Amino acid sequence: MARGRASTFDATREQILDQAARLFAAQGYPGTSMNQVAEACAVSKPTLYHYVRDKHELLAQICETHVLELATLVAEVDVQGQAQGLSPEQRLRLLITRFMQAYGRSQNQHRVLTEDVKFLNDEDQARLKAIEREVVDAFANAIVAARPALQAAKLHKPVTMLLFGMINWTFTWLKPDGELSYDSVAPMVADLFFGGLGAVATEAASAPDAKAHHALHTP
Amino acid sequence: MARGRASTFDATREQILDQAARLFAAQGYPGTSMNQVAEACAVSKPTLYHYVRDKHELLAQICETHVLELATLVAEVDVQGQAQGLSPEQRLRLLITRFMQAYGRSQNQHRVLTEDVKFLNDEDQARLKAIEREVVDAFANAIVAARPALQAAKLHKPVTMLLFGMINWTFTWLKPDGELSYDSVAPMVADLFFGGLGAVATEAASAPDAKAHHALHTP
DNA sequence: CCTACCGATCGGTAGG
DNA sequence: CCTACCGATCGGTAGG
Repeated sequence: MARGRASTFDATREQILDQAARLFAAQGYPGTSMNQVAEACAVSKPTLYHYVRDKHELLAQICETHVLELATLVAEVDVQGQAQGLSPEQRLRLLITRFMQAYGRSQNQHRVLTEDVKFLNDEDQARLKAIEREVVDAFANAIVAARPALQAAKLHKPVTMLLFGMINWTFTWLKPDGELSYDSVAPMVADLFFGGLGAVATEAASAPDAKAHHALHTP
Repeated sequence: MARGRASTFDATREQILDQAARLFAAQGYPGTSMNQVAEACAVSKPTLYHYVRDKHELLAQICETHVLELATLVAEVDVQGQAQGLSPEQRLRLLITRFMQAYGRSQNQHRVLTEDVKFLNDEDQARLKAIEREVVDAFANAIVAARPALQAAKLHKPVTMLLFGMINWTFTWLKPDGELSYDSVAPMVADLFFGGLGAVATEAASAPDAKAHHALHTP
């Protein structure tokens, strides 16, 4: 009996988090009222507060769950890459595909993570940023493994962020019910990126101090 | 005298719009109060309302000014491209450079345009979206001019959005006072993009129906 | 005495 | 240009 209730509690809580993510993604965190969240879940506000401590917990839980899912993805690809003996390029392609699929599944959560994380308190923000940094580092390492010359030219970090730009920005133009799917865009991103790395690396090789040269604002 | 007041009025109004853009970018539109805007401008709230009709007008003005600046940029590059006889690739490179420079100058405004445009009313939103679409189309046309094969493969639109992903996402990791400048990243974006287009176009040529194949979610 | 909720309202603050 | 407010709604919680 107690277990039955507990499982109902957890399932209800997950539905609430999902509705909150949808509303936060559409209206922003400060633009969404707890009344709206309660209404979307078809419960009264006191009932809503039975499942979550306060509004901040909603945001923290949504962001944490999503960022942990991304970190898990990275770990899984690591394991799979070792087990199947994938090449660095194959590993990065798998990473890109898995991330795009995750974004497709969790579009709302992803938008909340990118746009509303600033409304968390400093402690939660620091904790999640640390996990995000691990994820970004994993991509950067995969890129360096595939194209070691980039690290030598100190181009691996900006190039990593350009890759994240391509895949993260998709939430503004790829719609779950649209003509193009996340699965179809993933290989385009990978092809564009790997094709482009050659050009960037070539430029870096011919002008190894390109970054230092460009780093200062033109006077 | 009246003219003297008018010019002061306009200058004060611009400072207010700039402060508002800074606050909206940092806290979001619903998360920013008119009291905060007034305080940041060192004026009372009634004084603030002497320069702007309401909160909504602040947002609309910030977004419209910025998107019109981007549209102007496109027009200027068109003129310059014709006058100097630039190749399609040179024109697109110039477009990328000019946009990155504009983002560097107007980071707050750009963040507001991308994250808070949803809080405008339907009419303003439709008007600005139409201008945005013109800008995106100009990029798409420049890309097609440089690589006609992409249009045949119906890849020019997603590829255009991937390019926008790279340059738009920079506002999350490029800081005006950071180690890397917008000017130094612009050629990296262009090199990565043009290098990658070859790979995407090659894939498209070897499998012309790749998009149709990928367009449906895997069953 | 517990849980799971309801209708009503709390103290503060929003935009204006 | 300020103090002083309004109708409403905010996030959160009272009693039953």
